[in-house]
Amino acid sequence: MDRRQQKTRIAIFQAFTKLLESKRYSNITVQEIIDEANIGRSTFYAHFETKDELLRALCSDIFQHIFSDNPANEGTHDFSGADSGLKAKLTHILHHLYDSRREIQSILNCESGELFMVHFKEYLCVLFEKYLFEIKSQAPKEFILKYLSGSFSETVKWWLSEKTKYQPREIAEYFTSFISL
Amino acid sequence: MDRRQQKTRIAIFQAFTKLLESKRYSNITVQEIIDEANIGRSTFYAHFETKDELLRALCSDIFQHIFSDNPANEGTHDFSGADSGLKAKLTHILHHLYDSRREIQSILNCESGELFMVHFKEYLCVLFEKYLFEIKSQAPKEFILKYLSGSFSETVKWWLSEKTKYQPREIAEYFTSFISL
DNA sequence: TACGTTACCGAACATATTGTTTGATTTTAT
DNA sequence: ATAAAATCAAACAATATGTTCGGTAACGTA
Repeated sequence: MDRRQQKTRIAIFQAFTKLLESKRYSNITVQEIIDEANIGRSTFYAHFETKDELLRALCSDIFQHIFSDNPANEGTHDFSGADSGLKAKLTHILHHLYDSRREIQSILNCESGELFMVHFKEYLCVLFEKYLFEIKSQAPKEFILKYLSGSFSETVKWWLSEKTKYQPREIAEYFTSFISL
Repeated sequence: MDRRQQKTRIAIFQAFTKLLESKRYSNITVQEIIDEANIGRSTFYAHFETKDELLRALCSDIFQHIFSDNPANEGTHDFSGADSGLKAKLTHILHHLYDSRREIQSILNCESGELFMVHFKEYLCVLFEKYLFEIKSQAPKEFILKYLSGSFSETVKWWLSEKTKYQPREIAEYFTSFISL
């Protein structure tokens, strides 16, 4: 990838996240992003077709980081100990979320949060499917996945909004205690 | 309330829901709503400041119906039997949702669904708070409320998207079996 | 029925934002 | 050094928004 493209892309992301800290997503115009990023109008549209696509790209970047289970990086936050596979994995993810909380909080603050949540739940469904065997329930598989992704994403959103008064480990504890593993 | 206002308001709602059946929320313009409702431009803005406010009003109408626990109407769908208070209440709500599924499905189909869900979860939090004593958990109250509203709203959304292959009673069963009442 | 009030109409308007195009200019990769 | 490609600035059409206005029709009330 061309250096210029990288620089532009990063400039746009930074401008966008900076604006998100002080304005609602829907009130941010493409023009403002352009001005803040200090790039030409046509350059923006060469990178992203719409503001929505920009948001989607930003979310994707975040999630690829959070859900990446690169074994080399696993050690950083892994306090799995004697926990079940799911519980350890969730703790790991919560730590990643904690690290990116500033950025995520500003996204979650307004309508953009909904798109974030949609993506989040999608990734969670994929994740939970791998650990379905740990779940004891008569309900249809899809029901269980929606149930888990819905409850986890929603509690995480609350957790981050609370200035993270709780530790990642605590949240994982509360969550898994609900589903009798 | 003036008869004309009622008629206009209903006309707008009908036009809006009709449009939602064939178009995404964000692609619907105020002009289209005006044309479909067959009213003047200024009339629309006399009723709603924005398209978003219209959506909010529509959702409010729906929820006031679904969550109304007018004792006189309780009988219609109440198969409570020996169930816990919460389970009976949820079953009741699921029946109401089932009755309005057409309208709700078209709202849930696109971005408008997110606003619907936000409202839905708010109502659910208020509801669950009344039944907290039935929940056994060490987690903070707010955690529990977010957990329950998140999982219930998300499973309901899935349920309605599945052309409601399951009965309200079944969904309530699956849901309450998760939280050991 | 007559009255004053209110809602509606519809057309025009200013405004803002979007997304595209152009051709010149700079930077990059090799 | 050179060809490719990314950026820039400026202008552009197209679209949607929200407001204003005087005139008309419907309403509630006495």
